[in-house]
Amino acid sequence: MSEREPKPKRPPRAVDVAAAAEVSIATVSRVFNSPEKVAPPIRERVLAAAKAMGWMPHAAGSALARRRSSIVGAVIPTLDNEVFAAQVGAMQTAFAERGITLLLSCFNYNQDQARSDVQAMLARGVEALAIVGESHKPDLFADIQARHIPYVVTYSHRPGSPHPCIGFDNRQAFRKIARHLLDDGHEVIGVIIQPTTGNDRVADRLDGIRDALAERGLGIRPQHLYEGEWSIDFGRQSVRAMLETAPRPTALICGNDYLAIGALLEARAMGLAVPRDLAITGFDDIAISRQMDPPLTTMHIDNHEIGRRAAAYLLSCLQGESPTPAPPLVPTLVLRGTTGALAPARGA
Amino acid sequence: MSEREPKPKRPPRAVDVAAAAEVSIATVSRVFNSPEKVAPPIRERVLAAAKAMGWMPHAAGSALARRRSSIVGAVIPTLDNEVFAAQVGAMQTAFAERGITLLLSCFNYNQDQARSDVQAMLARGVEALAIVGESHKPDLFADIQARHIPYVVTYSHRPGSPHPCIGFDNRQAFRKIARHLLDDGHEVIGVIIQPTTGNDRVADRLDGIRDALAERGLGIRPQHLYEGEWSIDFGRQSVRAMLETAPRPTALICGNDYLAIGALLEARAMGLAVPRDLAITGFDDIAISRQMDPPLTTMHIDNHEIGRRAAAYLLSCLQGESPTPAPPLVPTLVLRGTTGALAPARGA
DNA sequence: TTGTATGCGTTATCAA
DNA sequence: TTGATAACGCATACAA
Repeated sequence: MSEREPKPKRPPRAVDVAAAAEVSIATVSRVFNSPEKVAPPIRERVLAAAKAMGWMPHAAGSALARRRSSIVGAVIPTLDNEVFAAQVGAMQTAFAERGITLLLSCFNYNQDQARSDVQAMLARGVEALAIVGESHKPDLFADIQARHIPYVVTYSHRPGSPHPCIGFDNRQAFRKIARHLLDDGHEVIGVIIQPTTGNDRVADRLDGIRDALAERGLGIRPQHLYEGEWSIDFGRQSVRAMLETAPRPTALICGNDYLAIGALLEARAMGLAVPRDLAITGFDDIAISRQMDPPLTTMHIDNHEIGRRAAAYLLSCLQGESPTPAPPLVPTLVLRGTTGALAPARGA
Repeated sequence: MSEREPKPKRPPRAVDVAAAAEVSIATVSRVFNSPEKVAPPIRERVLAAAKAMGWMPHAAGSALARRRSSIVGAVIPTLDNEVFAAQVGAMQTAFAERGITLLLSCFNYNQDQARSDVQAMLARGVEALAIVGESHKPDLFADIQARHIPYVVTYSHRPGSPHPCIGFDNRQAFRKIARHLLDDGHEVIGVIIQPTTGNDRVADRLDGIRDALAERGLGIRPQHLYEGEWSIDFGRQSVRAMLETAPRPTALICGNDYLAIGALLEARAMGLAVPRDLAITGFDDIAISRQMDPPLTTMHIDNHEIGRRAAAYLLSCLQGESPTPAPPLVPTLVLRGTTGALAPARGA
């Protein structure tokens, strides 16, 4: 068979470009990695040859020789929650600006899945890892640390955490929400929240609520605590069931905006006036929340900022620096229409 | 210096595992790639050694030798739209089941960005590519085809497209919406839609509306066409401005649900009864749409299904098959509360 | 069934 | 400033 087919099926390699430009393969490599080290005329020749044959450095070979993959991984629960989608989007953008590509994995709130996702990413040679939350199997973090690659936990920032975190203090945030409601005069407060098992962020939120209530000698009555999937529907069901209990709560703290929106919609459908008959709070401030009627009182989290900060932190680590992870973000309470001072007790 | 440090900083390689298990490196490789070809006792020994030192095949080396990266790329406009987030999430899951990892890139509706995203992915050696829409720079597809890797265009399915598509016919879908409104008795129909320039999907949608109107000898009046970013706010502004024109539209077709939700909220805020004073339609059927008051009439697209199908198609190609891309999906018109037959003309 | 040896495409070291 | 060449970590044809 002929040595040189006119149409080589296989993609061109650096040697081909080198031959075409009549230079050595080393020069080709230099043109793409440290162009200042090669004389301009030669540089142009190589560039032209490369463009003509559509060549670009092959990542696998490059990664092998350079011992750097230029890939980082993001491990999140799901893209179906706007909150994580925003984080990932921001990270991707920030990394892309630095020539780093993002590997994505969704573990669907399954700890085993998260573990194997991380392993798969490590095998792919990710240079850094961002992972949502810190309630994972201990092996997961051990695996990461064994590889000596930088990582960050996002969307959470527990005081005293052994991990670098880019997030906020979930417990404190919910303490603040609960205190606000208490200051508004509420004493019977219901809670609709995501499953706490295996989810540190959510467990912290519930603890924060309990903290604030305890400060006033109050607690969450069992019949006022609903725990389940974060969905509008679960918010609806829960509020309907809860309002049949006695005493009826006058305020409702929801674990996120989806739950709160469900609660709000159902409460209104039941003919209740919000916030007069029932005050409602959410968490995250997703896009639709301010559009509700009345607009949802919630806590605003800047998830794009979390993504950007996580990327900046990891990027800094990759440059050999040892950045101290920034202090926690402080979510801001956005008081809108679903809360307000409780009217003085009627009757009595 | 000593040959065997107790704490080797650098991660273990196949040779290390081979030494520990007292086999050759080839056997180690076989255990992980074609386990049936190695005797069970030896297999166990190798597995144990690998687990003990936390070894797993290094992707770059593997990719180089195997000439396969086991990476595919997804190129989408943005994760901030639930529609694309769902597609990516579903693809990621489907690929993960087959040991393939997903590289993600968001081009933010910028054609140049899309082009360079694709190039970056090709350089990374992606084995396949999924990309949203087909109105990209021609070079983009040329680059992909030059690499001879399989690809699909998602979220769009133009008849006669030169590309394999997993999506639906945008033009036909909007024709159907418009016809429905016409059948309901509307004759003055407004449109709020995303920017059409550089976006085939949106341009098709507008054409579909025009088709249906033309069939009845009607058209879109210039003062009834608002084109801008897909946001709730743009929906609000547009409807407010449009309702000051004469004749006032009795129905509004929106390019997606975000725009429609904005229109609905603003119309109600202005004291209009929906659908009596103004009928409104959306597109995509995002999660919140059915929760609106009244619930939004829209077209349902199963974006998880699009993601799954795209993954299945690419997976099939990677196995050497030549699947015919499935026929277009057919979006279903979901009639909810924001449309209804127009009351017979008052007065006259 | 297992081992040996070569190739994969690039980068980096060193010498010219 | 440029070129020759040895890694980089793994998979696979081929030999045993």
